[in-house]
Amino acid sequence: MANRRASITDLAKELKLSASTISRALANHDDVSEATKQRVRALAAELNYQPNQLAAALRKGRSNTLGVLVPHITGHFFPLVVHGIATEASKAGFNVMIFQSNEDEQQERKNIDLLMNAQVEGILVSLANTTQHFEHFEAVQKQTVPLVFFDRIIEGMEGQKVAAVSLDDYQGAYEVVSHLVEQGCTRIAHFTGPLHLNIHKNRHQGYLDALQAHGLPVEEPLTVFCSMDQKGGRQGMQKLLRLAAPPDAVFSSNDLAAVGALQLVKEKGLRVPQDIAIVGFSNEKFTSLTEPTITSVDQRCEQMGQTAVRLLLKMLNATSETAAPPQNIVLKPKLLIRESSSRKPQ
Amino acid sequence: MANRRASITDLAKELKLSASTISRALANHDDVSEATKQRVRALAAELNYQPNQLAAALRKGRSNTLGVLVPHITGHFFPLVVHGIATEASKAGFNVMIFQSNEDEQQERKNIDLLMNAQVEGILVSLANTTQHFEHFEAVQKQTVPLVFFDRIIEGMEGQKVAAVSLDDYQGAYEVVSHLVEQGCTRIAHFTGPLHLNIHKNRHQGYLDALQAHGLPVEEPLTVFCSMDQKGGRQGMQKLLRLAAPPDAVFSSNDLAAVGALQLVKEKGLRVPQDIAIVGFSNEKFTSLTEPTITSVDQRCEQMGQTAVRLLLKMLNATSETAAPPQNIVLKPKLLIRESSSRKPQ
DNA sequence: TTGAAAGCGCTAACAG
DNA sequence: CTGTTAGCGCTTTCAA
Repeated sequence: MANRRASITDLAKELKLSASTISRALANHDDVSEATKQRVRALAAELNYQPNQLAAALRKGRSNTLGVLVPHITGHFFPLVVHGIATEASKAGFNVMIFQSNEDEQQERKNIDLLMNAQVEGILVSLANTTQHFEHFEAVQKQTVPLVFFDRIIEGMEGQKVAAVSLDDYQGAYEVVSHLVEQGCTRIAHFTGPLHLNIHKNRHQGYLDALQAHGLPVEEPLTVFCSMDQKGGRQGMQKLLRLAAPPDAVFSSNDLAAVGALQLVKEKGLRVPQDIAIVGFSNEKFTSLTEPTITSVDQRCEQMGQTAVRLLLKMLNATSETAAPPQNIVLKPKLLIRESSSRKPQ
Repeated sequence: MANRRASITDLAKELKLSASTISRALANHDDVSEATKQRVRALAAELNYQPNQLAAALRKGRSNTLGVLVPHITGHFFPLVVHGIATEASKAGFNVMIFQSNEDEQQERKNIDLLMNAQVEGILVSLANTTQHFEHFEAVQKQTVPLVFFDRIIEGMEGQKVAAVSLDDYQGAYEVVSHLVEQGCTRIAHFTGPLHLNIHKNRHQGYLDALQAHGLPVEEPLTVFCSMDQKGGRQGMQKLLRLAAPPDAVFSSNDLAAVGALQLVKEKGLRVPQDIAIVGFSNEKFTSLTEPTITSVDQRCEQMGQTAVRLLLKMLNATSETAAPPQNIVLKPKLLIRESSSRKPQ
């Protein structure tokens, strides 16, 4: 037999009190006698009373829920960020509702609508890589629902500033190149994906600037556009080895292409890092399991999620007076030096 | 200036219609004239009307939301399952709310309460590994909220059957051993974690039964209890190599320990798979990036999520008459044969 | 085809 | 300290 869930009204009838008193007792208001509170709590426990958050949210105009919209929950990066988000939101007493855009702008729009319908109090978004229009986000802001972008962010949303948390890809790339120079490398190549994606663009720029800063010439053939997976890495490496003057180091914009390059180099009978040093980006699990282990850059995934939530909560608590202009937080990456780039003894 | 969100009442006033008509028009009821519908839709679009799902849910008693409770959203397995869940739920028009128990029974209880408060229509759970008591789940069932366990399931909840989706670990292990026998291995060792966890227990049993089925003796020292990470795998391997009669194959209950074993074997100058074949479990990304690549068992992560949601929806649609006894779905694992166990040419 | 009225469960004035 | 009243926004009888 289906136990209908006990409501405040049920408790009220049972105890011959009013609904408001029950509500106050459960909320532990000062103006309810301790005796009454006891009775209410006892009965609530006995009937296994569960407050209906929907009703409370409707009444209070606060859903206690945050929305998350990511391209997908697969791979290395997003699960970790989502983990960071969920953990931090929980700490603050918020529920988390999750949607995936599947890298599709249409789904992104639809999911934003769903989140708004669900009356979430704030939204954390990482853009689909196909997104070109941003009206759906402007609509969110018009409704004064705080919005924080992370990782894949809008550079300038119709001139308006938006809150965002991202990684300093430029800095990460710069450090990689500096490290390689320190290890004695002088001809450093770079694997990159399409430069219209900000991650690749910024890493590429960091690469170029670091070369110049260290007085190394920038040679166009050393920047290789390849598909950023294992196979692409192999192909990129093949191209580099065929050059008249092959490089003595490769900095790949991700780890998968780095591992592809590593494999090819080894097959050709060359040594890593002595003949060619290799560095990846993202610090995926497997970088410490290959032979040699691969130097990479940690993206602070969980910290990014945590930071994004904190920023959102800050915006949520700000009144229109205390409201500061939208913050753009840039996290520092961490270079993890492993065997694939360690030419000199520590 | 904060645009208050447009409500049905607002539309009603504007169009000099009643709220009920607006509601019906937006729901595309037959008994509203096409002309009226047009007018309503036009204004709704103009004012960027967003239905308040909270209010609708409260009124209808249906939140359109599913709850997910996992130990955590990290590692290889759970993110993929969650991805499967989120994708399938979206297809069916459900929102997904996610919580993590962090492997802690207390948090699990608390999160179940939160999900119930949020009035989710069904819950998908994978148990925390510390969970010993199940009253919190019985409470859910009493409230007739459908509950589906996945991966980490309750074997028998106070005698009651519960709906569950899991992987046939026994079968996976059995296939691994059969494959190793086929490759000519005769002394097959096994790395396992604590046997009170069903994944390890079932894999271990599959290992034992397969040995017997192939007429191989079961030797106790060949079952090694070790911490199921890289370091544990190395230690386990060390122990095995010290045996008077070391094994010619190791089946590890996970991939990380397998990679540890692999590394140690290579360091000792032994060849994989010729001297010692190695097989893992889970089909983590890195198993195809090591040298040699590691044979492993795919756990059908996304399919598990998808299946769990479908089962839940089926339960949700069942009336008390059509209700069947709780289903226990067991997915078939898939053995992926790679270099670390391929002694014979294909 | 439309409207009036009631209520989902909760909370927050306001009153006593 | 407790009760009365009203209403969050929506849907659904019932009546016109």
